Amino acid sequence: MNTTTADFLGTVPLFRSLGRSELESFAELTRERSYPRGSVILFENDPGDSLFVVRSGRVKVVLIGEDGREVILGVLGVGQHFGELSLIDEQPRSAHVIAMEDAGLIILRRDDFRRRVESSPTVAWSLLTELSRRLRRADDKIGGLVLLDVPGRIARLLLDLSEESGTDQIEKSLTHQTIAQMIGASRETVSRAMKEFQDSGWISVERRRISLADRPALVSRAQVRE
Amino acid sequence: MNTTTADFLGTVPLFRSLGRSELESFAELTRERSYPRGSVILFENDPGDSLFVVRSGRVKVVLIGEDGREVILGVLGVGQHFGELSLIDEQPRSAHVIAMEDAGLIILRRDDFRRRVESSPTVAWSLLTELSRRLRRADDKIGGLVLLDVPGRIARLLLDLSEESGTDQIEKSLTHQTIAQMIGASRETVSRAMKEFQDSGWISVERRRISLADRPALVSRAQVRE
DNA sequence: TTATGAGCGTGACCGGGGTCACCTTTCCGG
DNA sequence: CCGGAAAGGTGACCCCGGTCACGCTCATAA
Repeated sequence: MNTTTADFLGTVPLFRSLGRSELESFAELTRERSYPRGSVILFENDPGDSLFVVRSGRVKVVLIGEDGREVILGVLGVGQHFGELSLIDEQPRSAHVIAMEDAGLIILRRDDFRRRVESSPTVAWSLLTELSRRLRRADDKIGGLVLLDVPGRIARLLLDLSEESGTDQIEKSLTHQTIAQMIGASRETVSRAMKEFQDSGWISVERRRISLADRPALVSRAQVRE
Repeated sequence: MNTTTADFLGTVPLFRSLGRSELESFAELTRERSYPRGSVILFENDPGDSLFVVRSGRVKVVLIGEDGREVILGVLGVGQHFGELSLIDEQPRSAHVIAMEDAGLIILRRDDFRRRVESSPTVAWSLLTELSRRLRRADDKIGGLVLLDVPGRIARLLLDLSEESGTDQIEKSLTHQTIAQMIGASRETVSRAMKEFQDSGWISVERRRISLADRPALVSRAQVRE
């Protein structure tokens, strides 16, 4: 049981540098919980003192306005982690995290994690790398929100997703609603833009999968132009 | 000369944990350059292998669209640093940095900085803390862009700025143009909104200084409501 | 099978805010 | 102290995209 947890942790980029025995002793310090689809794993403004690693399922990181509108800051899949910010700077959690599907999470308490980071420079460095990546993405997103119109933002999102999947197929358990919340737009506008893209032959959509048929077109659409 | 550099570095949060002698030997590895107002310190997509610390003046971190529109991701003053992302993840620079006024910068080369980080856990931790802070801000900004209208975003910006200055005065070498680029709006709209705020008695503006007269009103304006 | 609810497609409407055009005021360098 | 540039104010216009209101299409459960 715990040995498989250790195995799993070894596949997580953050801990990839750790050796077998380190992983095993580290896995000992771990709790594991599962959350049904839709449940809130973590509330904005909670004090927050643990790090979560997604072992199965997917979760979304969201901001929620008083009026109920949701902004999706990110979607995390297996092997990705969240909750490190509060753990690093001891500030309250900055967003909600909600299970998009039934999800299994590995939970590490602050002190254990902190010790791990402080004692292994390579783990610290991986963490720095990960935060850098996120910061770049966030800045990109800000740029996109200001400089691009809705179709442009969608194009950029699709390119991003296909990049992280490696192919130009996107496994779409992505509803238009979800896309809309990821790029700051309304569901209706996303619908219309996606139809545009299909009609132009830039993408094709078969049940649960989006294929990028004309990458260059999308790339250029994702560009700011006058 | 270099001793004052060492002194200065000691006041920078990132290096605050270093001792006197460490600072001095560290300062040896440093170059120093000054940039006239308006000059580009660093281009997006440059390979980038140095860290910069602002010793005097102010710089802005900006994205620039093909059409020339600028988005200001941040304004950095004395004691703040930039360029660490490329150092950490070896990716190209993600934005331009431009001197808003004549500025003096201390420059550290990658290897020296990296060694410093790897050899002092406290420096690594400060860096993590700083990146966390920025990530939170970036996420906040994304939320604001999606959920708030222009006056709301301005209110939030003003509150932010006053917070980091400690008082409810903001030394404004901030033009409306600059504000506009920080919140993703046009100069004209900012003008109108600022006038609104003054007419409502929420802020008052005397030559180069903005005072927040009615904090609560601004706070509520900076809130998403239905 | 049918019911039921989530997801999608589309038209009508309209408002926030961008753009353009111009004017006035403030700021500085010489 | 003056002349030009930068900053700020304001009106007119109009378009992107949000909102509302339906209708349609699938999935899954009973």
